[in-house]
Amino acid sequence: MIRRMVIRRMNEPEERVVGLLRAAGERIDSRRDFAPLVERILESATDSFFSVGSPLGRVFVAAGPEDVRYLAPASSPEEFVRSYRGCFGRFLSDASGSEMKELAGRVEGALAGERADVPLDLSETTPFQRRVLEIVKGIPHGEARPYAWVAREAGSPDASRAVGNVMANNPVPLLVPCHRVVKNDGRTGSYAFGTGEKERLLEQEGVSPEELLRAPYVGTPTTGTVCHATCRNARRIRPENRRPFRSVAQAVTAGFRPCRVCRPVVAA
DNA sequence: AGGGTGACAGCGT
DNA sequence: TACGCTGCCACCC
Repeated sequence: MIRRMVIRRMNEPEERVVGLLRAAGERIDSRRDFAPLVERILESATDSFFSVGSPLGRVFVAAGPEDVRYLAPASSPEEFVRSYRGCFGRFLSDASGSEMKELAGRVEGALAGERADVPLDLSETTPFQRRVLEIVKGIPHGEARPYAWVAREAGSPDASRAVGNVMANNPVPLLVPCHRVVKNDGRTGSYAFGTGEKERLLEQEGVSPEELLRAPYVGTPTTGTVCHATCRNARRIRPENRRPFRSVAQAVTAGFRPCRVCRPVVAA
């Protein structure tokens, strides 16, 4: 209880934390009592980590007992622990081959493209970030959606750029597949690990960046709908019925209406 | 036509 | 506060 509180507030001014600890019944007479107390609390609050193979190569994963909090490539466990501490201000202990085995298995499965659901702890993110990350988590393997689409789905239709910022700080890349979020004009956009990696990841999932650029949207006269090119419905359109578009607006002008499954954004 | 560029609105942090 | 994994439009070939 106290431990949680200290962890949550460890970036706040010391006086404030001291006040809270006193209120919680801890005895702190002088400044000298404070640091060791916090240290003790933090030492006992170690999250653990393990590493697994992934499309980005070997990655490390930091997790609590039940859920994943952070995923990143690193050249060594030490480097990973350092970066975790930089982000979360918390210690990490090695958990390879221990009680994290079950969670590790699920992570490995998910990274291999299975539909395995990995519980995530996003409690240290803002509400907006959380909404965005949840939306992005739902973009299926082999599909891509624009930043503007994510923004609208998250309830902030004009926040595409802010969505980019959330992606840039995604604590769990691959698990929240931010590589599937692309620009509205079909270009792939940036990626924390380089645009090359982003395109490689997409290609591995069967999304061709070239094709996406050529026709980010596809309509079909059969149903009169326009889809994101990677929408599961769009992929079934027979070649002779496929009408490529560079924007939803063009498709709408041509008489197509947005697909109800992939819900392309009609420009305002 | 459609591809490229640059300015800037707009958002959350 | 200024900044950024964007979007849109104007303008140019």
